[in-house]
Amino acid sequence: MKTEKKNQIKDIFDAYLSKKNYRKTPERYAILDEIYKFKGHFDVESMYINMRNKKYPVSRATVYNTIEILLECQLIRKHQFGKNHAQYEKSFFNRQHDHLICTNCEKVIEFCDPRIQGIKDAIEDTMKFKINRHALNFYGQCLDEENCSKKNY
Amino acid sequence: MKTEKKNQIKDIFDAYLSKKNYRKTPERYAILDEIYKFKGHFDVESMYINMRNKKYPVSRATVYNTIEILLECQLIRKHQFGKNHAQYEKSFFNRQHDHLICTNCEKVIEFCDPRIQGIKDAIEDTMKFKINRHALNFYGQCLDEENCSKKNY
DNA sequence: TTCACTGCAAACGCTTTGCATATGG
DNA sequence: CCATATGCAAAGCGTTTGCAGTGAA
Repeated sequence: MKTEKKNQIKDIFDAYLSKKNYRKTPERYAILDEIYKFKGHFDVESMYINMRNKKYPVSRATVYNTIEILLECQLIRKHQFGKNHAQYEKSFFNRQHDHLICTNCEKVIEFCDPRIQGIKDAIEDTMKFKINRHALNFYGQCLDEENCSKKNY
Repeated sequence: MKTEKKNQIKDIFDAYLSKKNYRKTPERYAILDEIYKFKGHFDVESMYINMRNKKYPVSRATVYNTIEILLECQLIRKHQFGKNHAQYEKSFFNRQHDHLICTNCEKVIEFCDPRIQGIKDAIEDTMKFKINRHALNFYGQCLDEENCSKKNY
C-alpha cells in the first residue's frame, strides 16, 4: 500500500481518536498499521500472533479494544461466515462487496453486484426500515479451482 | 400448524433417519415437534429450557445432536446475526427469505425479494461457483415501530 | 497528576467432548 | 447383543472482564 494512502488512513484514525477523546497509544497505531499491511480476512488470534512478532507485541485485550474502535470509525468490517469466531477485513480504499464462501476449502471470494442496492432501496421504502449496512453471503463450492477441497484460507 | 403438515415433516425426518441409519429416539422426535411448534427464531439454550418443561426433558448434548441432524436434512436453517450464539428457524413450509436486523431492539424481520435469485444466477455463471444457499442480512433501525429501542425479540 | 489504557489471567458463555449408562435395531 | 444415543459434567475456545501497574494528556 502506498505511503500516501497509509497516511490518509492514519489521519482518519487520528481524527477519530481525538474526536472521541480516546488516547493515542503506540499500540493502537501499531495494530492499525498491521491490519492495513495484511491482505484478506483475519481473525483476532492471527492478528495477535502477528503483533507478537513485531516491534509492538500487544496483549489480546488490546487487540480486541483496538478492533472495537476501528469498527466504530468504520476502518474495518466484521464478518461472521458461520464459524464461531469473527473475521475482519480493512474497509478503506476497499469498496463494498459481498462474499462467496466455499464450504469445501473455506476459501472466501469477494464479488460486487450493483443489484443489491436496488433490493436495499426497495426494502427501505416498503418496510419502514433505515438500513445502515448489509451482508450477502453465498455458500457453495468453487469449481475448476486447483486447491479446492483442501483447507487453505 | 395443521396435523397433516406436522405428519409430513415427521415423515421427512423419519425417512432421513432411516436413510442415514440414525436411531429413531423419542428425544429426537420430541425436539422436532417442539421446534415446529415454536414460532420465529430460537437458540439452543431457549430450546433446551423449552424441552425441560415438556414430557421429554432432554440434555443440551441431545439438543445439539438433534439440531445437527435437522440441519443436515434441511428441516431447519442456522443463522449468525452477528451475535456469538447461533439462531435457528424451521425451514419447511417456510419459503426462503432474508432478514432485516434492528440494531436497536434486535428484532429480526423477514422479507422476500426475488431479485436475489438473479444475483445468484449471475454469480454462478461468472464465478465458476456452485451456490447451495445464501444469507442476506440488512442491519439498521426499524422506524415507526412502537417497541423499537426496547430489547425484545 | 490523573484517569484511560495495557497486560495478564481469570471469568464467561456457547459449544464440543468423554465417559458411563441406556436403548434402538 | 452391541453399536449408537443419551445425560451429565468437564473441557474447549473465542471473547469479555477485573485489576494492578503504566503512560498519554
